[in-house]
Amino acid sequence: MDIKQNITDALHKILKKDIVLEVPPDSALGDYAFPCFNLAKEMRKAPPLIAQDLIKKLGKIEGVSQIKATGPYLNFFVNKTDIVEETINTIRKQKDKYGASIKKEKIIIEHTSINPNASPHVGRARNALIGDSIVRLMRFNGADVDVRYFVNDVGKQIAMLVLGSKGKKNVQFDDLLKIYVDINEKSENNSKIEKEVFELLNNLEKGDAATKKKFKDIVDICIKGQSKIFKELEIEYDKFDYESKFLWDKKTEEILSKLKKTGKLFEDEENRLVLNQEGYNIPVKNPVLVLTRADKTSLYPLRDIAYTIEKMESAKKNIIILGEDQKTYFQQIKAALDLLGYKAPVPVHYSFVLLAEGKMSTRKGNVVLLEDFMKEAVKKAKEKMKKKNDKIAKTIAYGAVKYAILKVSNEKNVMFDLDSALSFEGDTGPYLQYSYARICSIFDKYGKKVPLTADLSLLKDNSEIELVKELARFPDIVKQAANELSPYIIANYVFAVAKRFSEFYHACPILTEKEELKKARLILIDAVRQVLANGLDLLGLKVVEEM
RNA sequence: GCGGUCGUAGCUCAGCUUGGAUAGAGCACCAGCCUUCUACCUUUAAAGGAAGUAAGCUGGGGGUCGUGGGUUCAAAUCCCAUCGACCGCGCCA
Repeated sequence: MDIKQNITDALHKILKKDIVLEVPPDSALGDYAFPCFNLAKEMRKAPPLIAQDLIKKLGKIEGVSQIKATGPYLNFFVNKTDIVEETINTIRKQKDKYGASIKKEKIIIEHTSINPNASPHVGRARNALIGDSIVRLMRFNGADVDVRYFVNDVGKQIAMLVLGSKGKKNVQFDDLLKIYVDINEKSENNSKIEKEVFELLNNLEKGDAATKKKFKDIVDICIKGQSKIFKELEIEYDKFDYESKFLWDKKTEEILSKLKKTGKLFEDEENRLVLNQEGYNIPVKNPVLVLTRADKTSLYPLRDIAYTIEKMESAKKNIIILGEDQKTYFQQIKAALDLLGYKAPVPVHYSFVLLAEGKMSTRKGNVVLLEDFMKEAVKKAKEKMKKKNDKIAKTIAYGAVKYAILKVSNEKNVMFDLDSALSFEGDTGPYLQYSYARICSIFDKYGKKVPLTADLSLLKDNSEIELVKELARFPDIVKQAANELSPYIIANYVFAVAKRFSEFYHACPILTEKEELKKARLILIDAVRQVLANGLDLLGLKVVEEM
């Protein structure tokens, strides 16, 4: 039984038009509301009068206990027991699937794809976190997701690293950042280095075996190091795609000849192949995309187009997580793909993470490394925990970092403040994990399994009803988050659940209650535990039973 | 210069797509609370006591929703202008 649907149907029968129900700002006003403003014009009547008329016309609606006209609103009060039973039973039945709206489809999601030149900094981590959460969301909904990381292994940065680590033995992942910063500094007032870099790139593009190996060695160290960090955060990839594959690939030639046929590809005065993108409304000074160098070797956009086509051909649905700095660039790629008869992936753009000290830049070395930050977080978590346990401390610390970044909507800058991210109070990861642990603790004390049945009609305290209503929203929240590819919607919701739970926890004792009520409440908090677990998992936060 | 995103309480953020009932959270600040179901003590282990702890709760103060126009019965929400922040705009990736 779907009470909301019952109300909608009943109104539709009378009004013969699409009904949109709202939720009143205060539950004392009712559970669902129907505003009568829009009817005023055609019925030539004041909205409050319409509301009162409607009451008379509406008969009994299943699951609705009362209908009230409050000014221009028609407010519906639902039968609390119905909603409680319906919600809790659904959760108990669906368990870790509760909230999912099954949509079987194949999706390729590309995320992270940062330069493989050093340890990732906190800012770049946002890409991986958002990407991973979307992966989880889609998999939760039954999709067959293929996670890709596009490794830019043929770039200038790698050449710089190769040059910088010349003569150094046994280069480790942790050394790379320093090497990179050093060589950048040196190259700034030394044109010789610049030359050497291009020589290296040249040799690579010619396919020189020794150069290829040098590049590969460095990139391997990088990818290994980065994967290790991300794996620590439970972020994993199904496949690493290397840009170098497209360096000598015939596909790029095919693309060029296809583009030539459209008449939009031309050779500019310096012999580069350039794509005319007029008519695509791309906000650049000159609507062109340069695809090759003068010697016709490919530039990144061309290789990216080849890669994207490969992805589009192997899955109908493609998603890519890109920084806001790539917005215009992505439009250009999209336009080029359109010309070739392909659709582009759905982009998820996010804004940067800002530190109080200013913007982070790997090149300059003024970064907060993700791994350093993770260590710091673990240290702080341990200090605050009652039970000292390394594994739990890590779970809490990583959760705190993830949540602090994920709770902000994609297009907004994250103002990253170390202390408030690691604070364990209020709207934070630890608060959510604590709510879960608290429930576990109650069951621990209870000492028995979750009761199988109970009289759920005993749950009628206001805090209980509000809590249940919150739980009931989860499926809609998941749908919305999946539609908008926005993990922050989940984050905000899980916090709301934890908050409602805390309110309930203070208003309603559990273990000291009489048997029947105790059982009902145990079943309720077990459902809460399930929803918290489902929601937290979508964010990539692990739950703990004690902390 | 052109284009995009953002601008909501001292700070960090929801709400804006689909305009409506007093603009919501968190942090910080002030005042309380007690249910300890992850902190203390006692004992017949379920209650009592006590302390003042708290990843907790309640209440409070605090807002020209950047600014100025417009549309509308109604604007944080839509439109225009303007200011500010960030990002982008041919041979980097």
